[in-house]
Order: sequence, then structure tokens, then C-alpha cells
Amino acid sequence: MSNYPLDDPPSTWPVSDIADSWARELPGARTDSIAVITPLWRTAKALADDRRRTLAALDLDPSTLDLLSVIRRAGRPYELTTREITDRTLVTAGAISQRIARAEEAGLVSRSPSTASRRAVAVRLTDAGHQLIETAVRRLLEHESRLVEALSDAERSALATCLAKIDAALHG
Amino acid sequence: MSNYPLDDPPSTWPVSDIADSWARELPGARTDSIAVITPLWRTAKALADDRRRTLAALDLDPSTLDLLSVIRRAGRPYELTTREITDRTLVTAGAISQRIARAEEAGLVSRSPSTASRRAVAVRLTDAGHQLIETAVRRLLEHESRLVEALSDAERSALATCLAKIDAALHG
DNA sequence: CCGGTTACGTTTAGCACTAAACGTATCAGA
DNA sequence: TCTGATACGTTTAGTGCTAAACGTAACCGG
Repeated sequence: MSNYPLDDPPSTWPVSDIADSWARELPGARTDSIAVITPLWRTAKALADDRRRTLAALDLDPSTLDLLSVIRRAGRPYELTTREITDRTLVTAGAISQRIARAEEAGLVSRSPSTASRRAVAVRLTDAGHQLIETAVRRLLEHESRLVEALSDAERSALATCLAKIDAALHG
Repeated sequence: MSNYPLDDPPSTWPVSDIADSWARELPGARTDSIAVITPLWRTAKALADDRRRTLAALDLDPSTLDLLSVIRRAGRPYELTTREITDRTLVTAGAISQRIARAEEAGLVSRSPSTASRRAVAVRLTDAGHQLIETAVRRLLEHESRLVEALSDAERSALATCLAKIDAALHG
């Protein structure tokens, strides 16, 4: 059946239709947020799907990429505690624990007691993990740079400003 | 432990630090996409979390909201086929089937053979479902309108333009 | 030195999703 | 009138997440 898989994205419903429908069905409702929020989510999802496709070629999933990236970009000795990883990430400590377990299983990181604190756990890139993240990040940054080439410098800063204002409204 | 729950969002790592780290660790890499893509994802997630909190007060989750919304805004007789729902949504047909099953279990929709096509299934709002979505959408539109008040008309259209350009680059 | 509190990490149940296989209905062409 | 292709919907296994409970280590005030 037509479950639009990753390599065949669906044609999405026009955002203006959604706002128009609500304006018709709920007269008086303020529908102006739709034109902002719906495209934002759609683009975020499209980017996430695109990244997943790009990484699939390297047998890597986005959550493992995220884990290895955080450790790699911290620099030598390519080792962080679970807590430090959690702080630099948008998921819970439980999710990080699971990500580490999967990556350890795959031979990409190793766990050992931290030298600094006896209750901390140090997570370090293995050679295989280091090699993989190196390739993946270089490829991904190259690919995504080409994507955002569509935006001028002025547009980029305008976009960042708008997003920051929304974050601020969310109290962030 | 400090698993930042829904009502206590984390302070996020500065985006500029991420770009700087990669510039230092991978000299020559094009890191300019980070300043665009990372904030986009963060704001999308913050909006999703905020919506989840808002809906929790009504004992409603975002996926059920999405289902009921699509049916409600189609207008009378508040009935669509599974296929029509899938077309207006960003998830797979399997996910829609599961959403319908959950909503049916909760007494929010009912399923019956479609009159139009014998292989189609008609999904219709129950009275309870209609009442719930009415309250939820009015509340949500009001809330999210206040959020985007932070943006001027010019900013809103600039934002939409930027997102459209990214979508276009993703071939969409 | 002891007892409470806080910090770190893991484990578990439950949830919502995808991908893929499946069953059934419908249609179009030989 | 078959027959193969297509459309519609459901089911299932697997994935990755959250929330919450848990165990252990460290710290701090009396």
C-alpha cells in the first residue's frame, strides 16, 4: 500500500487550507498561528527525514550520530561522562543510557568508571566510533550546507531571530 | 534524578558553541548549516512539548488531537475515510489505523463501512469526540496565537519564505 | 560519625511510530 | 470472464523515546 516510505515523501496538505477550514468551522477563532507553526513542524520533519536517509548510507541512525557527535566535538580525549552528554542533548538521561548501551553493543563507544568522580561513568569513542563519526559529520555538514545555501545571510539571521522570539514566548 | 520533565525544560547548549567546536575539531568543514538547522529543531521540539502540556489538561495527546482535528475541520458530517485522514497527515497509514483504534477505544470516534466505497472505512466523530475537539482546538488556537504575537507580520512572512526555501532545497 | 539530601546512572513499563507483510475489494484489459 | 494490478485498511515486529522507580555514591550539618 502507499505508506509513503522515507524515499517517497508525501505531497502535504496546503497550510492555507487548514487555516481556512478552521476559520469556516470555528468563526471567530484566531487562526493566524497556523501559518507559522505548521510549516515549522513540517520543515523540521522533512529535515529529520532527510538526515535519516543520509545516515542510512553509513549504517548510522540519528540518535547514535547525536551521541557520537557530542563526544567527538568535545575534543581529546573524546570522553565525556553520561551527565555531560545528557546536558548537551535534548533527551532524558534514560534515553542517553540506552543510546550508550546500543553504541557500546555496536562497538562504537566504551564505558568505564570516571577518574574524576567515583559515581560517574566515562564514555569514550572507540577507534571504530571515531572513524565513523568523522566520516558521518563531514558528509552531513557538507550535505546540509548545500541545503541552506538556498538562504541568504540576511535570511539566515532573520530566521534565527524569529525562532529566538518564539522560544522567548515559550518562556525559554 | 534530573530528567528534566515536561514542566521543567533544560537550559540548552548554545548553538554557537556547537559550530565553534566543529570548526576547531574539523578544520575546513562547512559549519554554517548548524546555525540554521539546530535552532529550527529546538524550536519545533519546544513547541511540541508546549502543546503536549496544554493538551494534558484536557486528557488529550497530540496524536489524538491531530486525528480529531482533521475530521472536525472537514465539516459536516464530521466523517472521513482512513485514506483521507492519512492524506492530510504526516504519519503512515499504519499509524493512522492505530490512532483510530485508540480513539475508538476512548469513545471519541466510531468506525463503519463507507457508503461510497465498499473497501473504505468511514471514521466519524462521536458526540464526546466532537465536544472534546471543539474545546481543545479553541484553547490551542488561542494559546498559540498568543505565542506568535511575538512576531510581526513581516517576520511571519519572512519565516514562511525561509522555510519554503529549505523545503524546496529538500526537493519538496 | 551518622542521617538526610542530593547527584549519577540504569532499568522498566508504556507509548507512538515505521516498515513490511498481509487480507480483502475493486478495476481494467485480454 | 478471468487475471493481474492497484487501492484500502490492518496487523505485527522492532525502534527509540518518556516518566518513574530504583540503587548506589558523595556530601553536609549536627
